[in-house]
Amino acid sequence: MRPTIHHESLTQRLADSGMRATPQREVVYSVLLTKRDHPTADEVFARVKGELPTISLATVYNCLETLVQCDLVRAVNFERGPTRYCPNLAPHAHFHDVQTGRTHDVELPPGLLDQVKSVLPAGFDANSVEIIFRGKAATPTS
Amino acid sequence: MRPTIHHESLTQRLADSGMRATPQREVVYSVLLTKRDHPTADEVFARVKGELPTISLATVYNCLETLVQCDLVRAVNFERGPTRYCPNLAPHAHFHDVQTGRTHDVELPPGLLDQVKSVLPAGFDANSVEIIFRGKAATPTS
DNA sequence: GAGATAATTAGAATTATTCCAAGATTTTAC
DNA sequence: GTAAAATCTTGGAATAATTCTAATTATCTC
Ligand SMILES: [Mn+2]
Ligand SMILES: [Mn+2]
Ligand SMILES: [Zn+2]
Ligand SMILES: [Zn+2]
Repeated sequence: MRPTIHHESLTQRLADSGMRATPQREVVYSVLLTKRDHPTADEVFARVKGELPTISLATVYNCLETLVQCDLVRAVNFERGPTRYCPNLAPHAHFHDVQTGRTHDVELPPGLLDQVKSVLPAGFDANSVEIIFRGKAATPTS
Repeated sequence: MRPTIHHESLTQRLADSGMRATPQREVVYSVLLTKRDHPTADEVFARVKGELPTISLATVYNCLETLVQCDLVRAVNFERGPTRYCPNLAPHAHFHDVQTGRTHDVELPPGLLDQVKSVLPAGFDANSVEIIFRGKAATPTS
């Protein structure tokens, strides 16, 4: 089942930015919410085609861009790899597993980002802080 | 004057990795040390041509890659922009000024990176932490 | 100095993304 | 309700940064 819960908030956010809710935007967003593994645009494209077989890759890029601008999704970059997309709106860092290529969310204790920001010298006004870890993650005992 | 001081350490580092010191590698490195504004490969190319007019862009990419592998230079990425190169070996963060496009080094108090690493859950073993600020930097009173 | 090894080079290829212009859909105005 | 306006989607072309390839040049070993 598609999470209809989010339909309302998506429509609202889009409207706030003067944009329309479309089936393409809804399915792209729903795909991100359903499997939160930080997919690339290509991966989103493949997943969305399950529901909308005629969608184009250009539209997937457009939808992702729109969702990012509405602050419903974060774009995440590792080196020069393809951009990945994350619907987790809580402040968090990313752990890039160099063995598997997988990306993990790392919850941050409240205040940590401010603490990090506090190392900035006078005159530097940051409106975002990004923290990226790179290393090996133990395979969860399954 | 080219900083000859570093010639020795460059040659040594290259030798440690089984590579040779070449005029191209030396000038690329010297260009990075001389103006530490986090130039892109294209910008390095333009600067190096002053001393080695016949160098190719491919060689600049090769040299930069080599310097990064020898741990003499860090590659820095902001979103999907072109990779920038930084010869500052001290642990530091980067501040990306969205107005000017300029990149500033932010020195980090000792222990901060470890403190940030300590938020990682068990099983996550990070061998690098990257911190990127984005915002506006006050123009230094000149 | 000959042969082996490593590095540089020009240009082609690659990859992710953006641009474009045309057509489809939705909204607004009457 | 329809026509015009605005917004979206689409396929394909274009772009930008980087990597690859194969040939040449330079360096090192003997
Ligand atoms: Mn990316
Ligand atoms: Mn980059
Ligand atoms: Zn995330
Ligand atoms: Zn730096």
